[in-house]
Amino acid sequence: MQEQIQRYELKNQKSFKLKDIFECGQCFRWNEEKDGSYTGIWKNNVMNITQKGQDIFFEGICLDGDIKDEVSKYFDLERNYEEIKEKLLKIDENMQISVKYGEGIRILNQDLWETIISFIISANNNIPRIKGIIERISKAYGKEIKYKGKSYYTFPSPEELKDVTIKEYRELGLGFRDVRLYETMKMILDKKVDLDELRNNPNTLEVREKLLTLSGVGPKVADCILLFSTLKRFEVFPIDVWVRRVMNDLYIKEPDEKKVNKKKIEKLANDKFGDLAGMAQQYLFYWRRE
DNA sequence: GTCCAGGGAATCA
DNA sequence: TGATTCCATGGA
Repeated sequence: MQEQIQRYELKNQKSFKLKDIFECGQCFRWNEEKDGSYTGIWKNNVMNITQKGQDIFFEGICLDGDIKDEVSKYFDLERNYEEIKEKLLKIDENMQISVKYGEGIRILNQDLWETIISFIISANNNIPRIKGIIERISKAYGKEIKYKGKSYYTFPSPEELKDVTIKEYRELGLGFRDVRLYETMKMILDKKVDLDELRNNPNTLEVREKLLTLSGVGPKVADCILLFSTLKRFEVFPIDVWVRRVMNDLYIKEPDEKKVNKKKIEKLANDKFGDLAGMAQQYLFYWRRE
């Protein structure tokens, strides 16, 4: 593949910090370089990004189109995060602390299929290992893109995973998630769950119900897919061990956090954060986990 | 050796 | 519905 490097500069960009965006737990394919820049891949784009204050410099291979358009879509540049943060800050002191901590967070527009598979892999797993598994799957079944002499690999499409066996997944270190990946790939290829239909359905509850029929997709994974993919539903509130912990510490204060009822957390989140629950969740998660 | 990780599915009351 | 248990794997 012939290298065709594109460049793009974004000046005076507010609510944008590479570290906050890439390390708040929403994505798994970005890595920090020694110089503090980040390199990663999405769709058929490989990118290295450097930030100096509010100026951001993008450089890489964009096989999906013009770098400005691709960056604008992926980094959700059309959305006013200042306005979102203003609303959250008014809620309470906890929001002021956590929003301040993660002030540079933006929720990426990640490919729906990749997000589904990535968060199925995330079940009962840790972030370094999730990243490793996704890299190995991409290297084994994705397409190679070379950038500055190094090889990067796209996330494989459903078609590219069509003939991969459960055994091969197991050999890549997926553990018990191997069957779930295989079954979900089949359901999507067979259109038992039609991703285009999900993309066009504005009813969040209906989309959530459909996602829940996929193997390996439970309530938490479904909410992550709704929030972190191009579906972009900010009213959902993914509850994992960290979110349960932080919600209990801040609001519920049950001595044994394992006894905290999920429905109680959901209701509390909806009452407090409303249609910005997903954003609130992400600031809280990032703040509590670091 | 033990515990834990951005949980889900199967089982049982 | 709600609670328990098992599920691979690797790092602390």
